[in-house]
Amino acid sequence: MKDKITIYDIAKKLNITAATVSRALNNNPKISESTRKKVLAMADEMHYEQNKLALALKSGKSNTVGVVVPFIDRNFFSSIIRGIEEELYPKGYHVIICQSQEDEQKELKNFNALLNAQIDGLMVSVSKNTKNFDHFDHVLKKKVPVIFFDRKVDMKGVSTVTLDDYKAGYEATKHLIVNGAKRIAHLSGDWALDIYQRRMAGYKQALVDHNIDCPEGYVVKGQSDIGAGKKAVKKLMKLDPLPDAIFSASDFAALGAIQQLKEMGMRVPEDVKVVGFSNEPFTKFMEVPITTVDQSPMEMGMMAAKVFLEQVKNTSVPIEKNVVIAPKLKIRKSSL
Amino acid sequence: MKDKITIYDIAKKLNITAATVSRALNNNPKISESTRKKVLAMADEMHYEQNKLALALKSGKSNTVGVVVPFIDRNFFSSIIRGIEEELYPKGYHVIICQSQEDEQKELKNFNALLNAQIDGLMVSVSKNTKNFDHFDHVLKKKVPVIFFDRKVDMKGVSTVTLDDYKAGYEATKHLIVNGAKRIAHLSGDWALDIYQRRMAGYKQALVDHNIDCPEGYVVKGQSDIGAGKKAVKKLMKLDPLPDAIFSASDFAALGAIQQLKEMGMRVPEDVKVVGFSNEPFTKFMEVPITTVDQSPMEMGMMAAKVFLEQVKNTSVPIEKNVVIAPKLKIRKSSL
DNA sequence: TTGTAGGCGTTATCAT
DNA sequence: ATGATAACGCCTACAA
Repeated sequence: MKDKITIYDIAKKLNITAATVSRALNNNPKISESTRKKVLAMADEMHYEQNKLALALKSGKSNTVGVVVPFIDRNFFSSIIRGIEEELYPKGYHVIICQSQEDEQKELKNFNALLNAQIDGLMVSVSKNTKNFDHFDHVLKKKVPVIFFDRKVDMKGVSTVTLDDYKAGYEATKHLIVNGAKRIAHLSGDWALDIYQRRMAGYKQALVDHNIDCPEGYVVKGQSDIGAGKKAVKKLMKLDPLPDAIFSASDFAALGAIQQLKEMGMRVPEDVKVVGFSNEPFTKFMEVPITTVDQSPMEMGMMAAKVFLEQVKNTSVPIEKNVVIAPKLKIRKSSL
Repeated sequence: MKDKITIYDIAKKLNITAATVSRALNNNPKISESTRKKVLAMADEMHYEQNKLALALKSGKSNTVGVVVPFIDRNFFSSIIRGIEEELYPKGYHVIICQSQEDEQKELKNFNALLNAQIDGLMVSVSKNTKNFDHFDHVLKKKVPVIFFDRKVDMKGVSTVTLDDYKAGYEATKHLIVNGAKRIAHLSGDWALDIYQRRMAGYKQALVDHNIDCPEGYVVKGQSDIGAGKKAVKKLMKLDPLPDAIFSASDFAALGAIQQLKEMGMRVPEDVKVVGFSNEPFTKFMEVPITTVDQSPMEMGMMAAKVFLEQVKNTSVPIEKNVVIAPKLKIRKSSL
């Protein structure tokens, strides 16, 4: 038994030509019902399966999209990928996953490899260490649609699906104010990423709008991990006046902050209220569940996929669409 | 500016033939150094990039592997995928991700779509609802190497990378015994998956080896989620004698169990010790961190990738390799 | 060392 | 309605 059956094999058996077989298989109207049936039956019998590679070469469409994320095993990104996959799979697209590992060079190599693989579209959440953006232009020059999700780069002709981080920062901060916080500190992330800048901007505006000031030292910049959260709290707890609330731009930093507060004998939320960011699975499971901002990552992925599908449908007019997803504040005990 | 440069374009510019260009680009020895240099320079100038699709069609190798998991956004699976990707990417392979969503039909469709895409290998963690395994034979008949990770199906000619679940169950239970537990209950998972059967077998053997008996009702079968853990504890706490320890085959069920115990006024670990399974990120972050079994998912993914690479290297002799990864007990407060 | 020609599996454009 | 042929981009005998 041959393991690769082609339309030629079918044609030979039926004493017809490959072109006819192709037509029968593709429901081309210009073919008689009888031969169509014969072809279909024979294809079935011989277990014929179409070689998409040949189709792709012929048509110039690979039905494959590339997705580049910093790391695939971060809940936020894997949820986005799930959304992309579930939206695109029914349309016949495959998803190739690459990791930039927050490295500009790896991101660049990923792009080139994906271009060589003839992807029909590229979805990216930009590495935070990427300073040079030539590789993005490069992709666009090849007429491959690019869609940014979450982390974007400002460029023409590129669609984006992002969270309204400003609003998220504003709402989180406002929530703390409404619940009685008077002195709200902020743990920010890497300013190379505009998401952190916007979260902070929202935070600051909420303070202004409610006539609360932001003393020197109340904004602490750091990594988005537990250690950074601990370190930040150590700094904050030397200030005068002491903060009575913390809005952290990351759940992990929020967790570190809570651990450090506990270690220093402060209670959450009684002494210090805390709000995190991302709705990481663990936030829900703590004894004091952490209030956090849900980014609807799966929906973000689905939106990115939908924007891509529109893009390839309207190939005539290269549209640029910017979808902004509303943050959802998950109110839990840590801020009440 | 043309967006698709082929070796013909380069050849035309240089007044040579495409074959020569191809040779120059592929470091074929049968070519003069001078033309090689000219070709390389021109390829660079014209921003030539190889079309891997054409190469794949010609060579019959797509340099792509398919990975099918139940859900990509589960930490265990996304970590495995990370391992696979990081091992395979440097070797020039791409990874196409598909989700079976624990559905046999979706799994089958995934397989067919991947075969059509001409993958060079298939890595699968079988859906738990898959009863019919014809689609696996189908892949093998096409001479596409199949590698199972974590969840496997018994069949000839297929390599596997799995955890030693028996040992994991044994070690977890023994750990509880050594720490003073006398009456150890077990929360098992879906017995359609042999991993749960083996974890239970390890549990039972550990009890036997230490002369501890397992009263009626001490093994509770359920889903691997929080709700199932709660339900199980409600049942267990009606038994006489009451268990003083629980080994759960899932972290989520362990969490549910702990929540329910707390609700019923029992303390963990003072009244009931608990061990979970999977080393989910949240287990480490609880106020009472949960002892659990680490499955080294990233290493599992890397091993699967390595086995695949060996497989394609030794295409002459179809080898069947079974790698078993040792579980790592992460001892934390919940069991001490 | 280089050119010629054929083929990988499809589909599309001509004819017939 | 069907057949013949070319083309997608690349590689590789074989010939020169």
